[in-house]
Amino acid sequence: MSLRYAILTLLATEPASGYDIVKHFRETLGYFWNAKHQQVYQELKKLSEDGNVLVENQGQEDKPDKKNYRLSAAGLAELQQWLAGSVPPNKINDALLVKLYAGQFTDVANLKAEMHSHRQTHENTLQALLATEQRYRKLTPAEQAHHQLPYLTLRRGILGEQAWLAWADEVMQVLDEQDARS
Amino acid sequence: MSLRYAILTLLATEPASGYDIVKHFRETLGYFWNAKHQQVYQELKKLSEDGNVLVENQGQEDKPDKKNYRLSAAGLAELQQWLAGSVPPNKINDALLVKLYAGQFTDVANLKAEMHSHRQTHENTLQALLATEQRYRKLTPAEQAHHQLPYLTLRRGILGEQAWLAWADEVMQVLDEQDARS
DNA sequence: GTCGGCATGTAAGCTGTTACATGATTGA
DNA sequence: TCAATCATGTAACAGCTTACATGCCGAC
Repeated sequence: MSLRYAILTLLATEPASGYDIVKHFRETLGYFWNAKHQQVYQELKKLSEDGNVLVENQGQEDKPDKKNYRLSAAGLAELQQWLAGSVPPNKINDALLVKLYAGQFTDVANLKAEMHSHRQTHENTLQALLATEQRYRKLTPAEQAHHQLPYLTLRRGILGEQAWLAWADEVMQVLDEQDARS
Repeated sequence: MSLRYAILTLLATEPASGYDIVKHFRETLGYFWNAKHQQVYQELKKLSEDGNVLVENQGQEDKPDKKNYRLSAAGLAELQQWLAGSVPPNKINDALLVKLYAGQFTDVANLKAEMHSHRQTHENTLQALLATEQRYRKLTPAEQAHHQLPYLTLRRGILGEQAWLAWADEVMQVLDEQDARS
């Protein structure tokens, strides 16, 4: 149900098309929100029907037409109402941990390969987040102050990825030992 | 789709009822897997129809009857096949971060209260995980070796919660400053 | 006498994924 | 020529949540 509010939040900052929103999720906010385009388009349709966003068709040269969505007063009100309430703690379902937990029923080489591949992904994510942090640090104090809350969410991404990688080190060490023993 | 394999994994260690499995998720594995009883009962029904688990009705004195499920050979084979493949990296959708990101549209007191409440939850989780870790450390080396992989998943929970709390400290500091300025 | 634990389920609805569908432009 | 980017959508299905339903036992 929060996809709705994630979209309203983005539109509160600036108008955007469904495509833009998906891109945002994929490229810059992926460390805390993800959604496929099909879901975003559906949600925008609903938001539009409910009067929370306003649409404007934009013809473009050399590119497909796009629909530009922006927040309505009602939309901002709904966002603020959601913000006033509390959100439940996140539900965690981590298939990789299920796999490790069941590790005795497969071979160590398989677990190592899987950890290696996941580590690569997390390493890439961390590097991207650190690069974003560097760009933030080069802003003027006034600009930094303006983006302070989004920056805090970025910090969550960074600390989270670093913790993941530190854990992966522990795991790889244990798996290497198990490998050596056999 | 991994709920199926989370259940098979639990049943690979020892037979259990749907109720037992839900309890496991709630009490000991909640830091990496969660499911409601309705979902677990449905999945057990499917697993049973597919021949991956075997059921035995157990009448009990002073307690409701229970169905005892255990893994079949086919069930173990399916689990092992799943383990042989790779699992996709986790999708993250964190409503709390959406809220922080949109923090400029609400007041700081609200954000502080929300952070405080979430911190409490994470603090409790961490304490429970650390207690479990202490119990693990008191086992004999042989016992420790036997539970080494599940222990690694526990470490993930601990490192993850510690990172969350360290992040919360950063956030609270910023929010306090913002509060003082206003 | 009311609440929590034990123990199982059905049904409706919402959320999210996968598959299918179209079509132009640009770069390797 | 093949893939990627831009840009939007429908339809079917799988996964998960919420509501409803039952009933006994023990503790406070």
